[in-house]
Amino acid sequence: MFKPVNTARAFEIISEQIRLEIESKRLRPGDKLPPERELAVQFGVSRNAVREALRNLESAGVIGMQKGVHGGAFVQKGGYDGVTQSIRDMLSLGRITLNNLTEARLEIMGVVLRLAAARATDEDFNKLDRNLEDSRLAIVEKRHEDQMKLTADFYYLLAKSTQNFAMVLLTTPMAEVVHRFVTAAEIQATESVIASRSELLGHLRNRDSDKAVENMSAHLKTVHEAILRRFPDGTIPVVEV
Amino acid sequence: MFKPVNTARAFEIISEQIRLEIESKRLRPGDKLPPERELAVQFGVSRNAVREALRNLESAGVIGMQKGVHGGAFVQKGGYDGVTQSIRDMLSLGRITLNNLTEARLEIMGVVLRLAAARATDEDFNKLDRNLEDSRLAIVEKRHEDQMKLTADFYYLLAKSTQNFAMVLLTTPMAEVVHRFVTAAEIQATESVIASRSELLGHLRNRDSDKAVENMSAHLKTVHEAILRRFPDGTIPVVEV
Amino acid sequence: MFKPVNTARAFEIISEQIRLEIESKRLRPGDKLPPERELAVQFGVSRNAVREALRNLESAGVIGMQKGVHGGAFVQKGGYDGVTQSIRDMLSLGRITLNNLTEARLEIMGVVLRLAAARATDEDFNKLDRNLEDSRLAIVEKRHEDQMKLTADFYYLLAKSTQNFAMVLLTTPMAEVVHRFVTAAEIQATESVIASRSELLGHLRNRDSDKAVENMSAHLKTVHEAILRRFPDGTIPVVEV
Amino acid sequence: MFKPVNTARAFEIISEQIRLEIESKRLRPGDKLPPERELAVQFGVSRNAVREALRNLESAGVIGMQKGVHGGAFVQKGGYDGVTQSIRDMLSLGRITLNNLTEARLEIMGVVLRLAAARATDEDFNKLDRNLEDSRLAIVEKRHEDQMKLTADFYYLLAKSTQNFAMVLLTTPMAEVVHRFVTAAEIQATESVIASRSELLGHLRNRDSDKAVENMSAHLKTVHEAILRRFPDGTIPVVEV
DNA sequence: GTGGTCTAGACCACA
DNA sequence: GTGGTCTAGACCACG
Repeated sequence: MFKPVNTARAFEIISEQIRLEIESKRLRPGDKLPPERELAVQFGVSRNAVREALRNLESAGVIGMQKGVHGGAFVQKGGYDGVTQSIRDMLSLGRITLNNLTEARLEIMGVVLRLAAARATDEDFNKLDRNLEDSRLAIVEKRHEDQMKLTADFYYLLAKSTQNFAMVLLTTPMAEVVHRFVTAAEIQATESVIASRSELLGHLRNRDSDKAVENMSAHLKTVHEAILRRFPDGTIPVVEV
Repeated sequence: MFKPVNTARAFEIISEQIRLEIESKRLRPGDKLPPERELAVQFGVSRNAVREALRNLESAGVIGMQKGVHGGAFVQKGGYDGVTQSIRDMLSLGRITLNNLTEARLEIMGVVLRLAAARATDEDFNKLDRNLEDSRLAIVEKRHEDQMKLTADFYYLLAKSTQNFAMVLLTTPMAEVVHRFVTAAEIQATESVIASRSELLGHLRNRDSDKAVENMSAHLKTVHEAILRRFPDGTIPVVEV
Repeated sequence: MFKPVNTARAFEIISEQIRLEIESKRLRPGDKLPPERELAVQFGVSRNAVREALRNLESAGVIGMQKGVHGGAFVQKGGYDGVTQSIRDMLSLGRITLNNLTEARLEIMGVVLRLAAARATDEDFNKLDRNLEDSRLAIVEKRHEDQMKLTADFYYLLAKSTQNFAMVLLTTPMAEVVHRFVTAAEIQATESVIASRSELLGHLRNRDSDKAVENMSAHLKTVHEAILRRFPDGTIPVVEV
Repeated sequence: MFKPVNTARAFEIISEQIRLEIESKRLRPGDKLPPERELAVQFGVSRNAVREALRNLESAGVIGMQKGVHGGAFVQKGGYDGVTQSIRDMLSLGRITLNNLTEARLEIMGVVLRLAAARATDEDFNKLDRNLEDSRLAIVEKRHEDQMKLTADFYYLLAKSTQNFAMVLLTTPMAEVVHRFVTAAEIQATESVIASRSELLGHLRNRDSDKAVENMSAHLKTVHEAILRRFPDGTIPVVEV
């Protein structure tokens, strides 16, 4: 008959209220929240409670903290870091395996490629072309770090060309988590990777999603196997500090 | 020549260290972390810094806090709350729309159903059957809240029958977010919904994924349109408190 | 289980990075660091943080700052000022006494003289001869300040003739600190000092380290006692400004 | 005729004034300096200038900064970190080599052992005994980090038993810098090292400095050669971050 | 609630 | 132009 009393903690009420302000568009991306001290007064709580609430929102990627004179808490435009972190945690906790992740990625990239083949605009293709060119340069100039970033961008641009940011939200985090394995395994892309991607783009331009899916499946499987050769049990050994 | 410096804050280092302990399996789901006060001593920081770190991990669903004598911070087995929260935030921030979400859900449920059709076990089907029966009862007895919970479970069980928890991680949060709209729009399931789901299960049992996808697509579109009739702009008006 | 966290400050990371550049020989003595404003951009921090880092390196003697258009921060070739300052501070803080210092100096000068007796080259002896001659002139012409400088040089040249700069690093600072006492006590060298040093050089030229040590011990003890007559408690009274 | 104008910078004047306060014993180890904000007012300068001065004193080990309510700048009792840093920098800058350092260390440890043989008290020996025992345990239990710390302590205790802290100031830093090489070369002490040190203590107890020196020379040479086998050019390769 | 840390932008003196 | 100095305001951390 009675519902459980929800002894909400101060920081939960505060972060929920701020989230509501954002949901109601009274706070928009780029807006600055009042200083911590002022929020504490407004909410009638200690600064600590405010800080914990802000920490919560920050770790969710809803706000970002800046130091300095023009600093403060700013509403972000939102990103997929929360999803990435969730997937990492599920791997850590053993709830999913690298095999699970690769399978899911394969399947969902199929969806992405079909949507992209149907909808990608010229601008999307141009951005992807530029990415490939930059990536090729990074490979020949052995700028590994830049190259990694560009590979991540490639999958981001692909997902974005579906014109549905929800697809970005679901696929980019998977790419990023797998990317951590690639980095740890010290797998380095070669120019053949660029050739393969270029071919994939060709299929997309021809609106031939089947061939595109085939191409990507082959690539993702290759990467997966390379990771497993290095980490046979699908986990990155933790380095002691 | 010089790389940008990143002055890590105390709570970031702490939460990262705890995450590493989990990744290395030295901390496993169900384990209890030392009391905050002791953590503060071990890390050589104030209790506040520890609290902010724990807050971070809690909001990510990695740990759960219990009050009381036998309370403390316990490592969770991990869930999809982080993803749900991310999707909600993206909607709030206007980064994705309800249309985006429904489309993504439609497509990815297609993947889920194909995998489920191929792999679902008898146990999976039994659980789904039981869910349908419970749901039917909840409808006739007008226990709306229970019914909502059971609908959520239905999609969870479907995703789980792919035998790949990564699929659960990606689809259940979408179902939950849409579910918030259904609740807000005061859309109530009828027995016809049960009939439709029953039909879907039949297709799955026959390993006929195409018909299953067709069935689900029709249902999800119906729900989507019902929501839009109530909230034409695809957002839930915020109620002032 | 958990290690203490050490939240590095921005300037610490920056000065460490610059030190690494030097250690790796990518920055060499004489090289000019980028302007403060540019460093701030490269490191992604404020100019203040950069300045605190440069201050750190400057007080360690690793870099030197020049004002003006062609100014900037230049990598130094390194010196023993840091050691001198340390010894001064230890005296100020009462961690060591003048007696401690004199004893250590006596003992270690023994080591220096033995090494010098074995290894000093003709060039070393020539420089020492010239130093003595200059010193003698400064005494008769009552150029006290020059004379002080030349005395410091004498000990520097002695240490250097061991062909081991580490010996310079350890002994010259002690000489300089004692020298401060000599100056404060207004003890002025006489020509007899020159005679004694000349004798010492003779012993070294004969590779007779025992006699050289004996000679120096006698001299250092004399100086020590002269200082104690003036400052019986072994400290220089601080003059109010 | 005219001396160069000394355009003293604000922070130099400030740090010099604070050093004078310490030299005059008006500020003693453990005392707390006024808050930065107040110092800025007292000196009539900006907080920036004060911070640069404090940074200077901090890097010299004269003061230490504490965070928090009861935090601030505290006068330290003084240490040898400044000397250690100087020696490291001289190595980085190529002014001295590992060979130089080892030779100097060999010679000066000879002085230390002679003084220690003459003056070490029972308490000194007891501490050294305890150190050996702890060290032995750390070796068998493979607590490498603790073992390193204990080795550093061993040399510190030896130098301290000369009853002359100036000897500590000169020798411990050399031991610490060499220790960095030992760590980098991953040289791990064995129980035979403990046996050798035990023997050395025996000689000291018998006041037989010659045998003690012989023992230590052999050990230091062994370590030196082990380092050179790993780093033939006497430098630790810098790891890219 | 105190105190350290960091920031952005400004003006000055110098070479 | 480059270092030297200054200001005001915000976060970070402590007890």
